[in-house]
Amino acid sequence: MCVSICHSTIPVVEDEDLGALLARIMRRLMDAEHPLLRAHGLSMWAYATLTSLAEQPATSQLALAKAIGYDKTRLIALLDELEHDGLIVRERDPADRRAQTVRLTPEGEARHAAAKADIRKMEIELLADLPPDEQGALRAMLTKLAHPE
Amino acid sequence: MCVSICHSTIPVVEDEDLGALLARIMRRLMDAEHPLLRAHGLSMWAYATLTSLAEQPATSQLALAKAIGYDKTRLIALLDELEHDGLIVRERDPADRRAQTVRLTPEGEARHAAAKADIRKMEIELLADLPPDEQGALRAMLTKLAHPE
DNA sequence: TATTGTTATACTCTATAACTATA
DNA sequence: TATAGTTATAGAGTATAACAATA
Repeated sequence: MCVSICHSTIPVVEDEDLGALLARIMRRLMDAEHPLLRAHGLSMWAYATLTSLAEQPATSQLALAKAIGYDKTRLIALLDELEHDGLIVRERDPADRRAQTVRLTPEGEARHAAAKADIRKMEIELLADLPPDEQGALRAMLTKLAHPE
Repeated sequence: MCVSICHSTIPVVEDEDLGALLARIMRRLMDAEHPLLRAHGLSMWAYATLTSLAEQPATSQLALAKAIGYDKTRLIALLDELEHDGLIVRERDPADRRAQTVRLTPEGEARHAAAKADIRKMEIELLADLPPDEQGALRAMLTKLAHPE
């Protein structure tokens, strides 16, 4: 869209779609985050998995897949790797022998904590474009939108 | 992470990573947006393309690819479709006959406007989880983060 | 019969390199 | 030589269905 002012035609930038804004920010964030995770030998989904398990062990792989919004069939190969690397442990649930519980090993906890520390530092730099009081407000708003009742 | 309070152990939910929050919101947004776009016969990238062209015609396909953050090789098939559907026009630049300019047709403008109207309505519903004064603040903050100087 | 974990398969998306025509 | 557009191909990511073990 353009508008004529003082005999010249200049482009007017309208409000962007929410999706466009978030996509831009996500790309910035991912571009900064990928090398950090790579340095810790983790993929994005591996980190998401460790994060979920750090907060709460999984009662089954299916529950874990749902918790992080990942496909249960793809989770298998991912857990295979994490188990092979000694970051997680899978154990049959005695109560329901179909299910496997998943939890972090001490190495898994340490790896997650180390990666998270680096990511938090990066986030602080990224948010430095905003005044300090807005940073907390933003986090609160995003949390509300991410977890609708 | 857990903490013991009054002889019981309850999980403590720490602040989520910014990436996790944004990913959740993005998924919500995309889940709502996909059916709307499909109703208008547009893919996500097709909509992004129309949005960019609605604001400003492209001096070349390469410039368009960069503007929307899409791969120039994949853009070609997308533009082929949009052109076939009569939504855009490609024209050789007389000044540089290697380049092709890209602009919307009237049909393209109409299709974009119709899709955008639906998407804006959806965004308003999604943001209704926030008090009105926070909605504007959020948009301002996201715009700042999406366009760093 | 339904569910968990698993495997296999097909499909889409994405990244890379190479080719042409213009500059 | 460098750039815009294009094509082809290989790789990663994703979705679907089917199977064995257990409930």
